Amino acid sequence: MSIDIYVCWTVERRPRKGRLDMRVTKAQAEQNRAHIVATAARLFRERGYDGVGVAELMAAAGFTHGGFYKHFRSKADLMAEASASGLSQTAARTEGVDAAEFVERYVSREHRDGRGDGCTIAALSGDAARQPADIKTEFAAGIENLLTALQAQSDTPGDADQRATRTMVIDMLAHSVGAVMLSRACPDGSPLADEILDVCRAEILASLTHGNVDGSEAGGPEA
Amino acid sequence: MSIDIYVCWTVERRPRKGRLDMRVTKAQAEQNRAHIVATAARLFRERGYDGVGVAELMAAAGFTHGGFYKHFRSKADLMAEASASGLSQTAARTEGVDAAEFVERYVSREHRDGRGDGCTIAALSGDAARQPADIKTEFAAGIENLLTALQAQSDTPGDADQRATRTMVIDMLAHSVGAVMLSRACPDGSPLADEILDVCRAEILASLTHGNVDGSEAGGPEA
DNA sequence: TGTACATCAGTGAACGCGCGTTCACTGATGTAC
DNA sequence: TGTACATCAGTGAACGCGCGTTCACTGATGTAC
Repeated sequence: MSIDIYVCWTVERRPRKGRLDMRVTKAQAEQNRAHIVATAARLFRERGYDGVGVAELMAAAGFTHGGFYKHFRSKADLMAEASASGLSQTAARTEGVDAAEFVERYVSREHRDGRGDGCTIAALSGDAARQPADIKTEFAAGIENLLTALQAQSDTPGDADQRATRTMVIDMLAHSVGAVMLSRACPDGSPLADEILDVCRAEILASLTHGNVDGSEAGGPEA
Repeated sequence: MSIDIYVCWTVERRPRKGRLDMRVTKAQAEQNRAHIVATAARLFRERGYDGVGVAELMAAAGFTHGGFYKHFRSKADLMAEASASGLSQTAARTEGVDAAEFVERYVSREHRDGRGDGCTIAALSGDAARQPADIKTEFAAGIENLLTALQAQSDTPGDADQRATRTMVIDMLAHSVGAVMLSRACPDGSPLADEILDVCRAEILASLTHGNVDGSEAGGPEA
């Protein structure tokens, strides 16, 4: 047993040295904020919500971590905003794209291998399932927007019953999302990963032309 | 500015008080290990790989965290083992289940709302996509086993070309996984969450009976 | 079969690290006069 | 239009906490004789 004696000068709080070029234009600040959101959307898609820290994220956007809370109340807030941003981007990109072209692009190696630049639904719906209501609400809104974009291209004008189109579009989206997610869960470059993608793409495209036009069994939800 | 003086007795290393009932039967230890793996599989499905810590996991299994490393080299090792365990459970449960019954069970509210007791693919393939090769390898093996189980029920005996069955089964699995994951990403109890599930279940079942029997467009992968 | 000793599953405190968050400070921008 | 001052985006050190992992220790089990 020994006796140690520590002597320490407690300074009130250490003085900070200054730096140049502070304060930024209001417009610039808004632009910076948008850039942080876009960077976060990409990083979250690549590594998941838990896979990216605030400091790393801010560094990737070209800032230090301290300023984060001048823009967002918390990381959770940014998660919701970045999700909304990513989801609306996917919907916007789909504007004017018909079902077949959507499937060709979505159920592809390029999409599967480019998670950061791809669809937020395929990249983060597994994570979203465990997140609080605000994020799930953003996902539901994002999915709904994407469905609307897809439906706009597939609706036969004059078709009084748009129910069938919505059914088709919902089913096609879930089918495509499942194909990409399943393929991504397999080792990179494994035969199964490619097989899933190729089989599903062909089957989804085939189902579009065959067209399950009768809505007999494809009834809506009970509600 | 003030001066603080700390005086502290540094003991070599504090003695530990003992505890009763240590050391356990070899068989008991093996059983404990299996219990930890099963507990981990469930918790990972519920909250994701990053959502469960070693200490919490061991506590849930009824142990203290220190013993963890008597069973596993690292958390990453357990992640792979728990994934394998969960995946093989799903394949085993599917033994003797035909495609229609599989879809009815899989694309259901019960499955969607019971992540911990459900399919590891639907719960963790989003996470698996970002994990190292060993976990992805387990997923590929698990998927392959599940495909085999499903194919065994759907193969027409005497059908020389089992290629079409495999195609159907791969497509059906991806379709079902996508439906559950998409539904889970929506707010709990939201109309869209239920609509996705109901629409997809009906469509998948319909596609089973309609049967895209011609394999013309549904060719295999290039390889 | 009985006895002496090594093994090792389990314990609980500790370690180092990185996380989300806070805070004092800076100084150009934005605003009030 | 010019001047004085408040605002606030951005900085970087610090905080507390929980994570994965390590370690000295325990004592019944398992084994060698």
